[in-house]
Amino acid sequence: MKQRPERSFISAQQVADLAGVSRSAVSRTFTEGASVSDATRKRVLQAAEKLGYHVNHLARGLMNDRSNIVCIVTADIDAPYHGQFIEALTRQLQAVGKVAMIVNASGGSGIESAMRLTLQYRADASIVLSGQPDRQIIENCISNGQSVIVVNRDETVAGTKNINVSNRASAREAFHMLHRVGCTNLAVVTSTVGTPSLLARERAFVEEAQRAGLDVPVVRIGSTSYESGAAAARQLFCRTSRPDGAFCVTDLLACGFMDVAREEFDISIPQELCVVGFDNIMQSGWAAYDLTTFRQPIEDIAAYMVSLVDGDTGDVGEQPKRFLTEPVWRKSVRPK
Amino acid sequence: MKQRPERSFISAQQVADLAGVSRSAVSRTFTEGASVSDATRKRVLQAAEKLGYHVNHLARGLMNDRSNIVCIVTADIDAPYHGQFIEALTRQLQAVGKVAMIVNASGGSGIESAMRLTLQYRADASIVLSGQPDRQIIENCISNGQSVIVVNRDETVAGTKNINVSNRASAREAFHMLHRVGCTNLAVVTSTVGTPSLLARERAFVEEAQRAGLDVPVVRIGSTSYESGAAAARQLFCRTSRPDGAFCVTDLLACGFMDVAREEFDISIPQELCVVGFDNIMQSGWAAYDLTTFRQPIEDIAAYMVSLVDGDTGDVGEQPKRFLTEPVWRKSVRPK
DNA sequence: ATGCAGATTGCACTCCTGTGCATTATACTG
DNA sequence: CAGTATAATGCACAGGAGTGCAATCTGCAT
Repeated sequence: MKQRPERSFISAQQVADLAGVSRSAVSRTFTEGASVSDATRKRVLQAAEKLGYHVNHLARGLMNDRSNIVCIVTADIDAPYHGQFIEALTRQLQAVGKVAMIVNASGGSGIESAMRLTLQYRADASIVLSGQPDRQIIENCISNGQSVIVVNRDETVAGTKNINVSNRASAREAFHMLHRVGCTNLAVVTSTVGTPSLLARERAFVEEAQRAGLDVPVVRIGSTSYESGAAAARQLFCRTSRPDGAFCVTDLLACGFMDVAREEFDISIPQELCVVGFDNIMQSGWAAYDLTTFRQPIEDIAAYMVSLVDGDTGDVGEQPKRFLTEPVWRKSVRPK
Repeated sequence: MKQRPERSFISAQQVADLAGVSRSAVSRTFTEGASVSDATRKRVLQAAEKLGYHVNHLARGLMNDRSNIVCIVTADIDAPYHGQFIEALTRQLQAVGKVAMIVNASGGSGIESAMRLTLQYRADASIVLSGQPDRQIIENCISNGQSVIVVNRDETVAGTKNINVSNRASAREAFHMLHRVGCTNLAVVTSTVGTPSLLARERAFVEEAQRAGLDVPVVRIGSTSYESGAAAARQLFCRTSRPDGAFCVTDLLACGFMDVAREEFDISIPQELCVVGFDNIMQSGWAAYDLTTFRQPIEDIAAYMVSLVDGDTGDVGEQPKRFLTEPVWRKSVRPK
């Protein structure tokens, strides 16, 4: 059992000693806008380079009550949509000198302990991508001075920054995409996890269909995954009246749905079946799917989130900020 | 511009005051195996609960030179393979009381500044999933007491923990999978980024083919992406002699390759073309691809990495630890 | 009631950095 | 050269938590 060498990291004191200056001088050298002469700065930098010194951000955060850590709380990190989101967030956070801590809310005790981690590491902000954190925990985070940023939650705790995408409008448009090209036997494919955004998409679609005099069955199966989409297809196409148009509330569902429709029921898309998805994940652009869907402006959303991290209230007060999704026309819906 | 409330986080002192004990008592209450009477522990916990106190892990890390932060350095976070890896790592790290910091090596100054971040946040370990960090930076990390864990790097700095998968053996097996079913006109699809693991797969396949008297062209295009695989297919199938078997060094490449072969050249898989991939990403199991490939034991690798984080030298000394990939038989290779 | 071992508790120091304040060095003006 | 404004420097403290050491308390046997 080897002992870890004690005090392994270089401290500012050691740099100061080597450079023959006070520790304050070292500190000021690495602090933006502090007063140091060029001569000493140079000697400090030289000594730091030689020893391999790096400012201890943990201690720095201790001082100014600002850790520059942002926690991203999420489940299903390996889902394409989340992956893209995390990529954009980490990249943009780093660009403004912050760093992302990923808190996996899937494992074990779930979101509750996830939010606890957020507090323990004194994150400046928590970005909750999935899961429904307890109201009380959120309040706890906010009262501790954290910015809490959530996506598409209905019930908002005072102080939470909420972000919406145009779920309802897009879902309505999805209906018209299908209706316009003559689909009359429609269906909605969704999961049993009642995320507000998924619910909104489902309901808006159904309502718009009813307004046009169409009754739309909703298939709710499992989690928001490829397999759920596949299972939904098996269920729908075993019925006597097969749908000729489907709105999958998520591209991932759509992939599973399309695959089973084609492979197991020999249905051709878009001739016999038109499909519309949501999110525009990478796979939707792949030739095997070529899925007509709605693009979420992930880069923009991430940019806005980053701007909220510093505790600005945002240009909209308590109102959730709205982002517009835009339709991406591909080949899973036949031309008119 | 609203001021952030000062001293927003609750400190142990405040809990101590409320509970009417010394700060030491609070500290001991939250420290494993410290001596506190049940009476005071209870009062402390009660006060902590009331105030919403959480131990400051940053300050704790300052004391015992152990932040419990592990940095995962990676590019292409949104690529399926990386996503799965990050999911497993974050989950398993959290299970042992550590936390993952994602350092995006794609953006801007790249891996160099990524590794700097690792040091600035005093991470206990750095796990480098992609990119080729400079030798000197790695040395810097190690001399600072970090565990540096890399995947499939040839040139190893003393002290680095290296992890290998059985690239060569699997690539050889890939050849025989194709050869056995009668493919004679083979090709290798890879990218221009000369990652050691990708190179190993490519070379082992080519060598094994030569041993059987076959000459195999290698197509090297762009990054390791869907688009590169697609481009490779366009290049290969425009030639006069079309391949009837292909080894894509990555499943993602294989997806693009298969899609273009089918959609643009009307080639049926596996009748006219057999394809073998590597990684076993989620999409390989999707019906549209049903790709025969090699599964990387991600959970096992992640578990081993987590065990290395604490600075144990591992059961193998400087030798890289080897993990075996296992073939996943699906339908992209025809039966014999 | 006394003695003693063991369990609790609090003091004070440590970790590393940022910063207000007082002090000293430098530059500039007349 | 004197006088003053300004820059540079160092001291000392703060911030939140862990821990060795000494002091106190508890319980038990005598």
